[in-house]
Amino acid sequence: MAGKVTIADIAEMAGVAKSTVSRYFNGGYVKEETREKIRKAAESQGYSPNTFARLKARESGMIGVVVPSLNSKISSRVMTSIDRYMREEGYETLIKNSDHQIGLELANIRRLMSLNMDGILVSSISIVEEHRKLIAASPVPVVVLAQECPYGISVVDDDYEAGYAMGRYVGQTRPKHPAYLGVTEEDRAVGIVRRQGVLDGLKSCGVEQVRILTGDYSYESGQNMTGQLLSDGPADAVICATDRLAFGAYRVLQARGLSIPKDVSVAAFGGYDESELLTPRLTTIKFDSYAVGYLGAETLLKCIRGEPVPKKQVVSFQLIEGDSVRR
Amino acid sequence: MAGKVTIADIAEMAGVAKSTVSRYFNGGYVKEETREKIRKAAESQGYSPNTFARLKARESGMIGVVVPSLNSKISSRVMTSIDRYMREEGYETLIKNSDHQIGLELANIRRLMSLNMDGILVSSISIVEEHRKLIAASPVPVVVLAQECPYGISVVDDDYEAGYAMGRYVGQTRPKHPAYLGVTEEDRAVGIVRRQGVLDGLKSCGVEQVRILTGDYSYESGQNMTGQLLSDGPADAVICATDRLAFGAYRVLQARGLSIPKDVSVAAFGGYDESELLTPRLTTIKFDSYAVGYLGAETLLKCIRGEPVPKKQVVSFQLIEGDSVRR
DNA sequence: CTGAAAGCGCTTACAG
DNA sequence: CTGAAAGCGCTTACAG
Repeated sequence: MAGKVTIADIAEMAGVAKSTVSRYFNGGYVKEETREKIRKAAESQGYSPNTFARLKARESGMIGVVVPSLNSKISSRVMTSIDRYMREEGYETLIKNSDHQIGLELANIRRLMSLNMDGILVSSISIVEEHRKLIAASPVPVVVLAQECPYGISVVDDDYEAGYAMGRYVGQTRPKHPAYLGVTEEDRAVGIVRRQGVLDGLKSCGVEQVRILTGDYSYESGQNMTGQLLSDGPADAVICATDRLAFGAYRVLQARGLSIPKDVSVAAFGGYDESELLTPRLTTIKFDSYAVGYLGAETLLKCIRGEPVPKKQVVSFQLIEGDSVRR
Repeated sequence: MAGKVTIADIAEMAGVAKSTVSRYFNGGYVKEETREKIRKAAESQGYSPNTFARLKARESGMIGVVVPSLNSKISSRVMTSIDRYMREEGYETLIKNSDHQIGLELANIRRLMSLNMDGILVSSISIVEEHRKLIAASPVPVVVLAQECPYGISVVDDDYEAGYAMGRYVGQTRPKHPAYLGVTEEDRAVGIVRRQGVLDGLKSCGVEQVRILTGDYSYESGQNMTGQLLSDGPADAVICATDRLAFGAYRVLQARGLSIPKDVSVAAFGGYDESELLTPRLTTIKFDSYAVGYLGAETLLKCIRGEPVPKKQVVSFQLIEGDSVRR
């Protein structure tokens, strides 16, 4: 820890004007000699310009990213992909976590705006009216990920079709006692759209009676819902809204001596690497989260440059066939 | 997107002075009536103060966090734990990723300093001379996580003892052809200290000939090293520097029809939730990464408040016995 | 309880 | 190639 050093201190030490020091740090014309004096002064003081004071600076070169969680596989992929893309394009990325709380998501967007980002990417928990105000009032472009946003630009997974595909896949095995382990409707994409896809897919195979449980996104929640399910009655097929929930289901089913898939089929959504290591390998829908991040980043940069972009982009998915669904 | 609205605009709209608006946003005295006028004006413009311009503001209420990766289990845990702790204490958290590049780590620290954070937490890839300069020149406290830092305050895992414990555990099974799948020495904690613990632990059981391979932290790297290992000669025990590497090893061993642990024992470090779902369950050291984050956060806050803190704190670990090591 | 004024650390035309 | 001066959007004593 050291006291704050300002541009004035460096200018004085180097015997030049503040404006010259400013130019030095911003790539303006400075004679080699002068440049060297400034470099020395700055180095000796460990000086680096206070970004906060660059009020007039046109662009910060920084992009803000808001994510719903710091420890989900999907968020990890989205963040990583955005971060890399931005770095290649010469932008820095700053991340803020909403911890699955819509209030924090909104606060994070506001904060990032006030931090003078050049653009903001929001992997959203749930789109609410307040988003419209924020986006409308934003001095910089905002691109929404994961949830459809009627007020703005969004990049989303194809939750309905993915759900439908999985619904059909499992439906074709004619389960007698199918169940769906889902999440709250607040998350429209997963809680409503994906679930509806699954139900419609099952229905298309004549499977209409489906028990539906709801929890959060955790491993524990997967275990709890599965325990609940089994104590409520028989089950021979469990479709989980995410792989993590399926991990919890595996744990409980296997602990009870039930065989997957002989006694109970299990399927999920996520396509985590770990899923293929399970025994039996998990049948899962792999969303292309890297593409979501990549496309979101690319789209945001286009907005910043004033280029035209689509209002909504839908990213595809892939059904990965494991051995966890009875055939 | 909208044009930038400033405090002057709001002041004019509300018919008050800028200073009054400033007070409104900073919890100073403002009459209820005036307060209401300002609220309306601000709301109608979607105004929020530009944090960047608060040059004099004593504290930003923000903590910067630098992590080596956005998609490792350990980083996820550390970030989550810091983020939650800070929120409870009334601080916001801003995250930057170094993507395993030491140059980026340093740049991130600098950036966070220039962004006027109240303190910085660095989960470090590798401590270099440049860190000393940065920490010495920093106007705010810096706490280092994951790597020991001779120049500053750090919170670390007990890599040596954990390595030793695992070395002994595997050593007691008297492997004939043990191997260690590790990472580069640049990462001192994992690449050197942990490995040395393992080797010493094995040695204490009389196991001295150990093949050592080195790669990066990815699943693919785990697969590659295992492939390499098998083509170089026989192996009957593989200790992996991380669980993810072990996942790669599982994949290759099982694909070749080798039985774990009958043909080859596998052990690792990480204690990921998924590890207990593998067949056989992975024997692994669980580091308390949540504690690392928590303690780091607590320590940083103490530094900010000027309270005394230990120079170095070591967090404990736990050996989780699975079924992947031959007994 | 509120306003006028100076100041925060930096940037940006504008001269020279 | 460099300096003096005004200005960025906000905060902070200081009056009143």
